[in-house]
Amino acid sequence: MTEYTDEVSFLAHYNRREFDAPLLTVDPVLFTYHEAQLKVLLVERSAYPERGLWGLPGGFVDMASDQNLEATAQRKLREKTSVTPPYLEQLYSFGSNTRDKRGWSVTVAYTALMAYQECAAHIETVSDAKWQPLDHLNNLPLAFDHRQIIEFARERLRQKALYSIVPAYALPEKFTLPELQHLHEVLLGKALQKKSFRRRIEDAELLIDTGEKRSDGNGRPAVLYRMKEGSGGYTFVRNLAE
Amino acid sequence: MTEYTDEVSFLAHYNRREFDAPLLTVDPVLFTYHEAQLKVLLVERSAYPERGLWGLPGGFVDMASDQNLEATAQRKLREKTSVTPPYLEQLYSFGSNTRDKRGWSVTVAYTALMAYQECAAHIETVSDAKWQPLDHLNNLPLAFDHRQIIEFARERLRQKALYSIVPAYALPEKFTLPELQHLHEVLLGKALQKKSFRRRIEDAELLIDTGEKRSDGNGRPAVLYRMKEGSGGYTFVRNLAE
DNA sequence: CAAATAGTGTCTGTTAGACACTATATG
DNA sequence: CATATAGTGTCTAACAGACACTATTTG
Repeated sequence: MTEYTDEVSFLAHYNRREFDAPLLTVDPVLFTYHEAQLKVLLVERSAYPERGLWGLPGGFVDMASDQNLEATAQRKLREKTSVTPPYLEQLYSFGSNTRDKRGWSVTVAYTALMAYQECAAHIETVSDAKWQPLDHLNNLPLAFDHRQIIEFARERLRQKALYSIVPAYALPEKFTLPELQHLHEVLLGKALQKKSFRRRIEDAELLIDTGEKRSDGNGRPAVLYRMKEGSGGYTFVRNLAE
Repeated sequence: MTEYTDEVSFLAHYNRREFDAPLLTVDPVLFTYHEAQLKVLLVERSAYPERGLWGLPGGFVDMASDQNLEATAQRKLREKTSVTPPYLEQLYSFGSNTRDKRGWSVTVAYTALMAYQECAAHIETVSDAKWQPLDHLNNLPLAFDHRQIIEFARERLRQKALYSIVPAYALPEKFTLPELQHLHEVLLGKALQKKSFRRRIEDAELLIDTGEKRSDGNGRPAVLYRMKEGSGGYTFVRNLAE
C-alpha cells in the first residue's frame, strides 16, 4: 500500500475501482389511492435478473446526472410517470449478500405519493409500468425483496396516518374530508370517528377551504379542500387509537 | 450489449465491475451519556482522505464477512469499543457527488446507544477513538459531512425522547428515574415535569424495580430500575410538549 | 316525503402540565 | 435541626372517542 504525503496526491492516484463493492440501487415505492384502494406502481422487468417478475420502478444512480440520492429517485419516477410526485421521502436502506442474485447489494428505498389522475394517462399509453392494488400483491410474482420493501413502506405510511395527514399527498390537489378519512381508514384497517378526524385537522388549520363542493350524486355534497403549505410536515401531539 | 436467454447464463457472465458505481460506507453515530452530557464516539482519521480530521467510526462493507448492513455497523463499533451496543437502528442514507472528495458516495448511517462505562476502559487503552461532548463539536474539525450526520442523529434522538424511553440505552443497565429524566432534558433542551415523566413510564410498566437504591451522597437515594424486555419499542400515544 | 351522505354538539375518558406536598437520605 | 434530593397527590387543560343530532343533496 502506497503512502501519500498530502491529500492532493492521494486523490490524484485514488482508484475508485480498486476494491469490489456492493451494487447500489435506488427504489421508490410510489403509492396512490384510487377506487377506494391503495395502489403501488410496479414495472414488469424486461431484462435479467428477475426478468418477467414485477419490481419497483428503481435503478442505478447515474453518477453523471444525479446530484444526490433523492435526484435518482425522482428521475426514475419521472421516467415512468412523466411527473414529479408531490411527496418523496427516504424510507430505509436494505442491504445484504442475499437480496440480489448478482451478489452483495444495497437499495435505498423511498416512499412517494401522488394522485392517480396525475399520471394515469401517461402510464396507460407510454409506460411499461402499472398501478397494482396492494391487496392483490399476493398473487403477483415480485422481484428481489421488493415485497418486503413495499410492506415496510406501507407500514410506515400506516404509522403516519396516526399522527399526520401525509397520506393526503396520494389524493388530487383538491379533495374532500370524507375522501381523506376513507384513505386513512384503508391504511389503518379500521373505521375512524368522523368527528375526531375532522376536529383535529380543523383545529390544526392544515387545509384550505377552496369554496367549491363536490357531490358524487348521492347525498349532501362535500367541501373541497387543498393542503396548506407545510401541512405535510405537521404532526399531531396525540396519535389516533390503533 | 449481449442478450441472454435465461437467468443462469446471464448471471454466469455478469460482471459487477463493468460500471463505475458510488462508494458505499456504513457510519454509526454512537451516543452515550456521561457527566450530565451527551457524547459521541469519534475517531481521528490517520489516513487520507480527510486525514487528521475527526470522523464517525465507520467504513466499507466487508463483503466476505458482513451478511447485511447492520452487521457492518456492528463490526465497526466492535472494532472501536470491543462490545456490541444494546441499541442500534438505521438512521438515514446520505448520498451525493459532493460529500466525499473521491467522488459520488453514499453512507448508510446508524444511530447507536450504549453506556459510557461499558467501553470506557477499552477506548482509553486500546483504541484510537474518543468520546467527544456534543456541545463542543463546534471546535472539532470534522470529516466529510459527519457534522450534519451527527446533527441529524441527535435530532432524531430528540424526537424519540418525546414519545419513548429509547434514550435509556445510553445509560448503564441499572439506572434511576432522575438520571433518565435528566438525559431526556438534555436531549430536549428544556426541563420536564417530574410527575409527568414518571407517571407515563410507571403507567406503561416499562421498567423493573431492581429493589436496589443508589445515593450520590446528597439527599434521598433513588430506586434503581432496569428496562423491561421490549420497552425500547414502546411508544406513548401522546408526546411530551416540545 | 325517504334515502344517502356531510357535517356538528356535547359528553366522557385519558393523559400531560403545574405545583404543592410528603419521604428519606446526609451532616 | 437544615438541606438536598426522591417521589406523590391532586387539580387543570387539552384532545380523542362515542354517538346522537342537524344539514344538504337527489329522486
